[in-house]
Amino acid sequence: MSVLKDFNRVLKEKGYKFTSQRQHVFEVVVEKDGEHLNSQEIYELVRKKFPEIGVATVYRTLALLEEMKLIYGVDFEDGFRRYEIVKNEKEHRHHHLICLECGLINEVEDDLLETIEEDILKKNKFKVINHKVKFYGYCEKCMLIMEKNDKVK
Amino acid sequence: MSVLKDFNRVLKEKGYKFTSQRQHVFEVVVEKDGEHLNSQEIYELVRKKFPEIGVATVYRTLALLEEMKLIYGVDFEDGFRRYEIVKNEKEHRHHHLICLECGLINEVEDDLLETIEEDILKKNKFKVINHKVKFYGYCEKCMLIMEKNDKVK
DNA sequence: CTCCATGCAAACACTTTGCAATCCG
DNA sequence: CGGATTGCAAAGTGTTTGCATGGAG
Repeated sequence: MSVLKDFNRVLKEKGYKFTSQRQHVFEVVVEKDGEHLNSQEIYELVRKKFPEIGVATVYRTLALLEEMKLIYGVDFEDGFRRYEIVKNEKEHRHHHLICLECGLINEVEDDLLETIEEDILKKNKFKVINHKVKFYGYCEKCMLIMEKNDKVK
Repeated sequence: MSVLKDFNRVLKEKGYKFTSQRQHVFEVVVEKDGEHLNSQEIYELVRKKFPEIGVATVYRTLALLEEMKLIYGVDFEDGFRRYEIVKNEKEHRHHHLICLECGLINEVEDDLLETIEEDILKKNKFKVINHKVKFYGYCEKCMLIMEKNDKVK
């Protein structure tokens, strides 16, 4: 698994130590990629494999991984910090679709924003480095349910 | 001030009572629009005019105002919930430019996202109702400072 | 053997809640 | 008057920190 090698390499590069705790935390985030786990969920999952681990270590490790640019945090305004793996610069910049009905979070490819970013540079003199885009609305399933309910009424 | 009348009207419509506390909280948010105040900052400002107010009331009022769609919350991932007034559907949907260097937050008009939202409906069968877009980068001032520093080095 | 990393519990910061007193309508 | 609203303090929540112990290099 090349991701794990990367992890080990970056760890050494930065002079950090390799520990089972760090490995387990990282592995859980890798395994559950796309599920947008929050710190508590990650803690619970790691605990299954490594029961001695403490919450503090999980928080510290997640901060470390984020600093190492191996993962990054997303905020869906539900009170939790959630994490995703950084795969590459292109993948990093995807959008999130958040269903207002069931809370489902999906990802979509990022595109078409380049023109907007060029406009911003020209009009606002602001150099965009990254962006976070969230679309709120209704997923297919919930839309169908809502249509059905409308008919009944 | 028509905004305040609106406030009073919506309050009555929903069967809520008019109180000085609510008025003061609302006034502060209106007066400081564009400053993206968080709950604590709002609490401090209201306290200057109305020292007896409690934190709980401020939180409860902000939640009420949000429910009444007079204000809405934004999250800049700094650990605080921040508030803006809702002026109208169009103004509501603006983007935020967040400077990675100095933390300055600016607003830009929202445009060009319609096409992306249409694409999302077609490709992902997801009906977009609202969106939140944040651009991270460098503001003019910080860009200039950074350029200068580069030259010195 | 030397620090860095960990586990634990206590501390934090922001927010919510329970409840008696208060005040709008 | 009666129920909604408030202030206060206590309780919650997610996260961070201090410190002695433990383990990687």
